[in-house]
Amino acid sequence: MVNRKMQIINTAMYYIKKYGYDSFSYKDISEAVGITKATLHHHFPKKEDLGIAVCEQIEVKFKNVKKMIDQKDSPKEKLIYLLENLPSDIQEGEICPITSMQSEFNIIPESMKKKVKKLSKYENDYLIEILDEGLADGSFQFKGGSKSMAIMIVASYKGALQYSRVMDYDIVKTIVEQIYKQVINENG
Amino acid sequence: MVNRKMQIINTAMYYIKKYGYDSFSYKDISEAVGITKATLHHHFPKKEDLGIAVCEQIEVKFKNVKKMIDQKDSPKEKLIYLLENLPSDIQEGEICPITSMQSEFNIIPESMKKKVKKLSKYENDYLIEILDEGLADGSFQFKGGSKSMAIMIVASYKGALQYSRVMDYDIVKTIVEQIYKQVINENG
DNA sequence: GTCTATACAAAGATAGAC
DNA sequence: GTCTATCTTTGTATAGAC
Repeated sequence: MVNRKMQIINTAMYYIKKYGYDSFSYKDISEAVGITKATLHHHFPKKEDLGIAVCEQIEVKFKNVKKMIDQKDSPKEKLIYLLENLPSDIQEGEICPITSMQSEFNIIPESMKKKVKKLSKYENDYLIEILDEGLADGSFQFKGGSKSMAIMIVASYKGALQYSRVMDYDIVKTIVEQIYKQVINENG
Repeated sequence: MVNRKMQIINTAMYYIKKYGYDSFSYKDISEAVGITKATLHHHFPKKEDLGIAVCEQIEVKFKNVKKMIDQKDSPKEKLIYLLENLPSDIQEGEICPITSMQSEFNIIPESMKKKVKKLSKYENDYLIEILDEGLADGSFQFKGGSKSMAIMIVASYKGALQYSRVMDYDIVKTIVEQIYKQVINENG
């Protein structure tokens, strides 16, 4: 038991990706971790506290991905790395945790709404940066502005993760390839 | 009280779009409709029955939209009509009911999963048809196949509805315009 | 079709001991 | 930090009367 708090957060993250914030219970988490509900309440008095901790963990992970990307040389490499690491640890049958909380936006507590808003803007703004960079050096080419294209990429990518749960073929792969086709300048 | 069953289904539809299947209760519905929980159980013995009825209602609505679209002459008109009526009655703060149930895919009953799968394929397949038609007559032009483009359009559109709950500007409008730019052949 | 009453389980949360 | 025990509220569901 190196870090129980982290263990709990990671378990909650898994449940949010797989079932959603409203659909997991302290019983679920406590059983998965191997402690009682009371102990769980000791670490995170209210479910809202655990929800916020998960949001903060997403932010940490995103910043780590960003750090890696900033080291890449070309916008093209950055875009590819982002699309392959946005899903960080999204497994079969799971969706992006941010998407999950967006879906539940009307039922999560106000404190979590703020976090979800912030995270949603983060990832979108960062993609705009990358797209602008690629337009500037000629490696990207697409119709519409970077702002529109960024939101289309993020929305379609997250949407694909959701669709992939119900469709039979690999939609995420299809979407990623389609994104590259829309954005990367083959003559650049 | 013309048709109580319909009234209940419509109320449940609203709750699914706004809060999700797992997050509304029979108490919510009964109070909104103005009957007791017991009466609600008389009409729909189990929550699952109500969920299935909502799915079937979505199918009816989709088929009505399809009927209208089939009367349109050009693929361009069809696409525009679809993108403006897919949201049928999705109000501020709501998301597509199919998207909502996709998000909750791991917690809805098996019978509902089947319906959600069917509905997801329906709308996607229909969009592929329209895109193919537009490619054939030259009014559409885009990179990648109709299958890839269709899933990108649907995923980005549904994703935009979700994002619009947390972003400050009108993302849906932005996405729709971006879709037209990606698909419609300006020289066609 | 609608009601009151009730059963039963699950959820979030707390008190207090070790 | 973890436990047992307990509380309160909510959610789904049923029985039986009108």
